[in-house]
Amino acid sequence: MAKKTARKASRQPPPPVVRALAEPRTALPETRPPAPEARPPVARRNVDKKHTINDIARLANVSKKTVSRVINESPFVREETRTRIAEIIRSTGFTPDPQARGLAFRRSYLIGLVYDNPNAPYVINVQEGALGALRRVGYELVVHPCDRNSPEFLSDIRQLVSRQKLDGMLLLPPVSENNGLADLLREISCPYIRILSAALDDPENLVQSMDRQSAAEVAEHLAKLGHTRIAMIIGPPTYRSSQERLEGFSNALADRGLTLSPDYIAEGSYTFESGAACAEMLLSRTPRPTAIFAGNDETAAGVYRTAYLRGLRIPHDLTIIGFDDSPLASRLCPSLTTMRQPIRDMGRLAAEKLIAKISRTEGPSAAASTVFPHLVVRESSGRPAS
Amino acid sequence: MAKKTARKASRQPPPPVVRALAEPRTALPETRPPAPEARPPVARRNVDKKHTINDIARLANVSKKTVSRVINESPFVREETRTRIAEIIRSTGFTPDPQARGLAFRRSYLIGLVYDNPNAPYVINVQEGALGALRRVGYELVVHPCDRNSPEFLSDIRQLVSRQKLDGMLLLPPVSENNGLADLLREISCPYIRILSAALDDPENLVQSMDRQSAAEVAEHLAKLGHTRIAMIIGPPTYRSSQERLEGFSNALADRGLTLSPDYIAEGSYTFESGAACAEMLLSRTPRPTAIFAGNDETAAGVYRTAYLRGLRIPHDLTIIGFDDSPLASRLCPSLTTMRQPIRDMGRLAAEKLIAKISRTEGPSAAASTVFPHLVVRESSGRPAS
DNA sequence: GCACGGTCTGACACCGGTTTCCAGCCCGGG
DNA sequence: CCCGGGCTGGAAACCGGTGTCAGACCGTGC
Repeated sequence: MAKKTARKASRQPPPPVVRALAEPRTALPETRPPAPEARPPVARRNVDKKHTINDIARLANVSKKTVSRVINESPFVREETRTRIAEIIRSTGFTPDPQARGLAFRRSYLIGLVYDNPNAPYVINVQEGALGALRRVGYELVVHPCDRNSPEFLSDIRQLVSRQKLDGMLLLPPVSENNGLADLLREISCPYIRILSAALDDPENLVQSMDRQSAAEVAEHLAKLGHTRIAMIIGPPTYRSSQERLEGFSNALADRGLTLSPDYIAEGSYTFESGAACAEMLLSRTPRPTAIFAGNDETAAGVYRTAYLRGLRIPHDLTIIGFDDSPLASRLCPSLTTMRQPIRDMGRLAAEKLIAKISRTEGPSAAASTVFPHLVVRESSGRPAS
Repeated sequence: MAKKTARKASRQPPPPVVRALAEPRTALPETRPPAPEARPPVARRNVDKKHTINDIARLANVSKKTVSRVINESPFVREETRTRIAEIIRSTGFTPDPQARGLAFRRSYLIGLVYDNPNAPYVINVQEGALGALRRVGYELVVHPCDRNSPEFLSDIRQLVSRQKLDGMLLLPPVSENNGLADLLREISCPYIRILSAALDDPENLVQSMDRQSAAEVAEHLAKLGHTRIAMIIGPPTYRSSQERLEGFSNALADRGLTLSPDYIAEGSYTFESGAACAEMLLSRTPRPTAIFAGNDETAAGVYRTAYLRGLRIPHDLTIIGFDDSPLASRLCPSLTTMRQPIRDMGRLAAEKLIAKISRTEGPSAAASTVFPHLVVRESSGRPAS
């Protein structure tokens, strides 16, 4: 009996860890069979009798393969049989086990969402948009915040994909601009969709936001209000969106006979702090700009801060325009005029596109999907005072 | 040959959908074997030869069971064998397939994160905190935004858990207060941890924030500044956190000889709009309060808005205190004094606790874990003017 | 009545791990 | 020297689905 109990020890609840493998097991081999202690019955999880495909097959008096055919909508099942089995499946509430299914299909029904965007509302919205589309077709989303500057970044991703056998990946900006990542995913043939701010050399894997046109819309708004001394704070110059927004803005101003002087361009980093610092610089110029187009809402909030410290009134002394229409925009006082990005839609689009890529192994290389931001005019923009 | 090709059709890429089962297949059975069209080779995914436990076993000249024993740290393997196999595993970079493993163990190595909190930074932070702890032990996080008022809410959750065989669930406030949900999870024996704002009757499944003490800290701060006409905007009265914060605040004021008059208590809903509306009401009282403790930062932003519209200066005319220390707090002008919640830590704690629950099937019913917010003093609080 | 071709169906092996059960080895004791 | 028990390691079955392929079924044409 003692023997029997000892045996049981090898059947302890599955240790979740696999890492520590290499380290040479520090201690005392003599404590090996340590605990013939009567281990509690080791509650098997979910003992509650879920139906399996075998149950269904038995109930329907067919082989499990036929049930499988019905589940997978194979055309080689007689209509009558199909209906009967489908009815049984429905009435028993049977759902095939994704793990077993995945094991056989070499699929996981999991999609990875990779992001390094500090803007929480942005991430959440993409996440929820994507989830809406994914759930509908039986996929789940696993999130993966990352640091694209970490030396283990790429190997982390590689490991995540291969360990979990992810069926696809959604990449959010700014990490979506990383071509090394895209190359890696292509190499391990993991379908992916990048959410990006502009055309790249990878159109079929893209959901893009038309930043150039959006920035032009801002320019038009400012021009109409009568501003002439217009400044802009761009994001990190390596970001595609920064370039696009800058070019679109600058060109659109030029079209209206206005110029965006280099003195009036500041290089931020899409953060609150950088917005404040850049505004500090821009507002020291003489003559002072009467309007600042901030790279995003965070940056705009930084401009608010500097304006506040300097006692400038918005929009009387200074017009400010943001980009994103994050919740922050309406929280600021005065509320912020900003470009609204249909972020949730971008998530949904990206998910749908990814699913399409996964399903038809060979599709007609689709073009990039695009979404168009639009201007939400609030209180922070007005006619220039002087 | 034509026959052969037709057969192939049954081998089309696995249709991800399982829903439409019941609906009686609308159309034309005669189009049944529709496409003997030469389907492209149907690229099997990940053809790139991952190692399996069999490879390892062959390399080590042992049976796969022995490899399995090493992986699962069974004591019944000779030290020398164990080391040798571990070395081979390490050098090949082998990782056991979670799906196969899960299938055998009846586990998924997936944890669900259920939330209905509109506060994006909150969710993201919990998410990342939890993920840090989960990844380390081989779990992944699947996110599940939900609507606790939807009639399908509970059945959705039930289905999610049973379909994906989730190993555990993390519940965020406010949905974490839903006892029906907790009951359901207990019923289907799915381990869960609730992140909540105060003690409930379910201590072993709790990570709680000490809201009562926190609110007291706010009271002390205001008292020290010399405020006497102090108002409070609470959250939805059904939320535990609202009650806790109210009681803690009110009692602490009383301890200092101050009273929280019913006239100075407004019932909000933790939203920006409700904050503005409640402030409107509170600021109409005579005498006007000199300080408002808002239920959270969103609400505080609403108060800012009303103060802005009324031309009140902060903190000269009105002191405002928030709760959460969300990014918003430092973006507002003037910046908001608020209680900082260690949200990321709460996520981490919750995950660790959940893992503990999952691992030792029978643990000593642990007490709730608690975290303590602390006051971050910024610009929005000061001595009363009058 | 029979060969024939196409439509369905089921037996069987497999996906990559795990547990069960058992046999072989080694050792000390009688 | 034989026996028995404790440690190791392997063969086979299993988890819950899938692909493969042979064969049953059925209506035709001769």
